[in-house]
Amino acid sequence: MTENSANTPPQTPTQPPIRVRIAPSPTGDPHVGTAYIGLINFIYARQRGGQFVLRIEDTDRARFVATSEQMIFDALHWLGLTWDEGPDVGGPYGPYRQSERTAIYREYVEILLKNGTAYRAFEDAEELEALRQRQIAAKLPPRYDGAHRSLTQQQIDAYRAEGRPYVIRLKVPEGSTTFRDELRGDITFEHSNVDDQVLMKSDGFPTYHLANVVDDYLMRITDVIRAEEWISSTPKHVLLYQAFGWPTPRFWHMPLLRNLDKSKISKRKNPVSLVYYRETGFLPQAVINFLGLMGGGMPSPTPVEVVNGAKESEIFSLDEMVQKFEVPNIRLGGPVFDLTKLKWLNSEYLRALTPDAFFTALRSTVLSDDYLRNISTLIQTRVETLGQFGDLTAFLLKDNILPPPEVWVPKKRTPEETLLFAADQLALLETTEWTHEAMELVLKQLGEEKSWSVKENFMLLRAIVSGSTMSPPLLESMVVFGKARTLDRLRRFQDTQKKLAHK
RNA sequence: GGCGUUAUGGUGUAACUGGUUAACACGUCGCCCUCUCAAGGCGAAGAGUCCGGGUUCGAGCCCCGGUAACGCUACCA
Repeated sequence: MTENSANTPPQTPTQPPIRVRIAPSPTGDPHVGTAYIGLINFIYARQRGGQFVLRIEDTDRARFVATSEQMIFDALHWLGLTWDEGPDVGGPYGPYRQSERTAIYREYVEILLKNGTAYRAFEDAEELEALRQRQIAAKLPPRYDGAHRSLTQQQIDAYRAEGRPYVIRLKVPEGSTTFRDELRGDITFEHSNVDDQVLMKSDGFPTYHLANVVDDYLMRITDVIRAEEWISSTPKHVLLYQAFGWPTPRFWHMPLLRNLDKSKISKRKNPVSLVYYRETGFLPQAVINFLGLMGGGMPSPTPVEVVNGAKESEIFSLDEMVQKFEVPNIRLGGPVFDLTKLKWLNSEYLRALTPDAFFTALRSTVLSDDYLRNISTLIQTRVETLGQFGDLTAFLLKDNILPPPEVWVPKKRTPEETLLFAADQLALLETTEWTHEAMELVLKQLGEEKSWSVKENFMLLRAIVSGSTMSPPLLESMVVFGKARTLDRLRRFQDTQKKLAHK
């Protein structure tokens, strides 16, 4: 370890200043879950005069999306959340982007290697997969078998001389780990159920677990407020703090936002992109208000308020949340992210706007100059009079499109195979760069693979996106309409057809 | 399968330290208002608090045992 002024423990006998953080991964569109956890952290920090840190966890090179980081900043700002330290605003504990901290992780993992709490493992992905398959076949829990836990120095040197890639794993000792969850109390895990977690991947990047613990320590985070899905990996984190000889922060695990069927919120069943909410015309005040309703936390209205204006008790601003929200009062049951209620809230905010503000809201979102300009270029050569604008562009202005089967099922296809193909299109477009050229290429490839003619292929997509077999150029329209809204439309189509099929 | 977490109307929440008939909001339905649709007003249905035991004069709140749902179980976060 080199000299590092940030090396003092985050918790000294005199209460250190509260510091919290969110650590989103730039792997796609900014997620409502990120906003939810961000909101809770923001409130917690603001209430206690603490600092709120934004850290970008971009250690997964495979899933990295270059445009994602800026979208995260924009979406959180849109909601009114601000942070004291982060990649964009700097701060005393930077860098705040994990990809810029790899030297730090290497340095720290070296400490673990030296003190015997971590070790090199030379198996490659195939070997591990084979091991996993054997364990599953034998009905054993799939787990790393610790084969390389105690390689001799000679073996290690030999492997390294060959240039064989390796990962660094945490050496989980015998026993058990108990940690306190501030919302639930003590939680204990037997170490027999804790895997020798990979800390450093063979590409030299840390895994979440290592980077997270090292950064939280170096950034002097006092309270880790994150989603419930992290509970099972918390013992690994605690073990890491111990391996380094560092005190642990407080842990608060927030309930997971859910779909209507109670599963963890997902794009299949709900719009989860904050971009979607912005583009389809939700007001940020409504979205943040709705998020504040999730999991309780706001005080219940007094009887007087109930009599005089019960509604008021569910409508509150970010500032009011900072004043009244109590993080420790959070309910633990996973709240359903119910669009119906969000829409009601949004309508309340919309109605409360002055006519002028309402018009401005409209003109800055679904009828913005930029949007209208982009649309207009699509139809200029296709209209006889300007009055036909609406006829040709309605599908780009509407919230919902529901094409009938005679429109979306090609003549020589069955509804079943068409639906299947549409699902393939959707899956493909989800991971495709949102440009005309990129989409055209992958769609045509898909068509060839599945023996769908270009005409059938694009006509189907056109039907789903525009609700008609006639439209301005499809891919250009999709680009203008935007990835978030287009994909949501495709997903809603799948969803609707599935529901119809089950009836 | 293993481990962990959670559980109040369809949904979000409420119910002081156990204390009357489990409250509020969204949604749904009906009525009123109204050129329509919303909004607004009035009203209704909808849970006996996951299930089974126990403690207690009294349990949604405490204890024990189940069940279900969800999460984790990657060189993803």
